[in-house]
Amino acid sequence: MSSFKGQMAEYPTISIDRFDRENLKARAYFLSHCHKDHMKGLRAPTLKRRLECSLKVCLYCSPVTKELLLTNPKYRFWEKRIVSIEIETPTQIPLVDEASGEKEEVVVTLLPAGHCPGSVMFLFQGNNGTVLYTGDFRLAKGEAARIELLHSGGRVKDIQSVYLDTTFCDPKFYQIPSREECLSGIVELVRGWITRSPHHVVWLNCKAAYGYEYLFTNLSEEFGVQIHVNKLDMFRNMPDILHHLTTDRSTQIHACRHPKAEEYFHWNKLPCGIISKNKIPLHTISIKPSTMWFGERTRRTNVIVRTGESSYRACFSFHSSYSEIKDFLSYICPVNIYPNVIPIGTTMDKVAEILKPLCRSSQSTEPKYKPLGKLKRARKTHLDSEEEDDLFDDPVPLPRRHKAPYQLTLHPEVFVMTAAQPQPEQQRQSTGYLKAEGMRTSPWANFVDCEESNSESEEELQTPASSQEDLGAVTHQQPKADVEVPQWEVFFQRNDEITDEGLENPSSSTEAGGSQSPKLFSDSDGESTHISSQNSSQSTHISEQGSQGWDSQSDTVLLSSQERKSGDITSLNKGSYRPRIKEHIPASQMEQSVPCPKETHSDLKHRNQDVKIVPSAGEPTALSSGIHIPQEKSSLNLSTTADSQSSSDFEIPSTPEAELPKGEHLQYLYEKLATGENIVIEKRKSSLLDT
DNA sequence: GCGATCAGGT
DNA sequence: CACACCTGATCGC
Repeated sequence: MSSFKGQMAEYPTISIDRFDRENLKARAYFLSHCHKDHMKGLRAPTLKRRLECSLKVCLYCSPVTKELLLTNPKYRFWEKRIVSIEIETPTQIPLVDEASGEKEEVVVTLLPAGHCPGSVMFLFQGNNGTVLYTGDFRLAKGEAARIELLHSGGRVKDIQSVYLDTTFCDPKFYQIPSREECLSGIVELVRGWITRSPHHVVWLNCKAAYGYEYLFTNLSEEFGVQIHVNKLDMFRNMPDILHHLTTDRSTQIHACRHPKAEEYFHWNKLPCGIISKNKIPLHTISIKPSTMWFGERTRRTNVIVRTGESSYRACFSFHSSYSEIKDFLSYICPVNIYPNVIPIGTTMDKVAEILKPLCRSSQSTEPKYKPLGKLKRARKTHLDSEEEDDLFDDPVPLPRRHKAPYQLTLHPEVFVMTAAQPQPEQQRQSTGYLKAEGMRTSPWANFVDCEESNSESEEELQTPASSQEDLGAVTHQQPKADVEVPQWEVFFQRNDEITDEGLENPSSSTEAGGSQSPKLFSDSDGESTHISSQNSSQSTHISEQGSQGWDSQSDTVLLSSQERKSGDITSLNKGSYRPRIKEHIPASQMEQSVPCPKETHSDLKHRNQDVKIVPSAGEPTALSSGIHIPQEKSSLNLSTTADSQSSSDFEIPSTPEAELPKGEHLQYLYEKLATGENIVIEKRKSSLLDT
């Protein structure tokens, strides 16, 4: 849940995702996505009144968010004041004080956030520096490197502050299986059930919120069956989603809801009320997407857990895991990080401790926003170049880690990823956040090495860090003993232990009752079991997990999609995705892009990138004319100060000679990249520099 | 009657 | 187990 108050230190005249209190005075509003906890005050009478008195104040969001928002009658009054901004299109926004006439401008760029349909991060560039508000996001490792507009001149932009989704910024969520893994686990579970007979149906026990659409679309695509939902009119203009949904209850996959759904389910009734088809009773299983639940597990990660005779939990996350957050931050390397979410049970200080090591160290360019001022880097030797090395060591931060993500661009599968349609960018949005990361290694396999390196550093921590963050901003200051200490052994087990398939004892744990659940097989140590669903061609791996208070009588089973055939990835990418990256960054450029942006030249100069200009506020008419970005043609070049490297920033032709790693080398890279380890560096140097 | 807040639920 | 809601009770306007 967002705890963000709405304003950023650098640009206090704009409000994001909060519309109450201080935010009532904002010169412009931004909405990152359509979840209620980011819409506080958005329909309050006070704001409505202000809107009526103002000629210029507008709400900016993605086209999909606009669509979803306006589908709700409660927000209709915004209609003439919502300006949708195309994804990845730098757009100039006028910030006018209507009383004084004072005017400022800021350029905003919407970057896909991968959280739910329409969700975006906002990158702001203006006189007070470049800042990134992530909203809620889920980006896989390495994805930041593929976001063109986070770059400039072949390297990551100089970002002053990041306002970060810290929902799972906790080592207990160190690793969350990728979207693809979670999805394929669900796909196989569903397949094993609905192929039994037309009367076998699945109920996806989803919460009332946007974000499950990619699950629906992929299941629908996979089985050629539409998903039953209560409502779908909000998707009327998003065919890529709409076509996979139905309000016809006679389908085998349901995601409908009802206040008494759980009770219904107990009586074998679906939330939509049906219990049979053609007089024949239905056999139903429920699958409940969960994240926190898995975060609480004490054993290694798994994708599907059986919690009852006919009930399953499926790992599913809208938010980046701890390691994904770390990867993201270490790539963009901001000076300041402000957490947007302080989960209960934790405190600002705790989150701050975790984030601190991920801030850029160094001389700040904006002391004003750096509560801690300059920091000395007293480097502990024991921290040496393990995990966080480059984050601490270099006086001039030179996060060589950054190379790792770039390296990803050499990964063959990256090319496969995301291709969205240019057109209905609603779809692009809605499905575009599903991207294949391309890592084939099983999550745990990647960490074997690490077990050693981290073994000792279990709990220590808490260097008496000066806790003084003004706004909760965290600035890098001292080599924080990483609070991050993941408990490796808890999350990962040795490869062999897990992948081995041969030793299951077919102890049929068949369940009684009319519902035939997949058969279970426990393996010897009782720690790990295998499940094989009748029709599933693919052997799915499972492991047992302590039943922590779940249906005691039921088997607790975990499935983890062990192998994802490349086909899986492909299927994920059905739909229309837009290539996230058109060309690769030549090795030569990678070289220079590697170093953490020094505060040399600011990004204030927007190079030659096109910047759209939003008609200076005050033309609501134009805005409401149906053209979202009326100023369309007027794409101007802000960069009067454009420097040389400009326009071609992202049009660098691919480097054919940038050879793709193969064989063992590739395997090596997979493992290292997947862990975010820096080992890659050396490799990279040798392999890339010599090109 | 509405909104804000809180408790309780999934 | 606060992921993102929903319902219902209470209180103030």
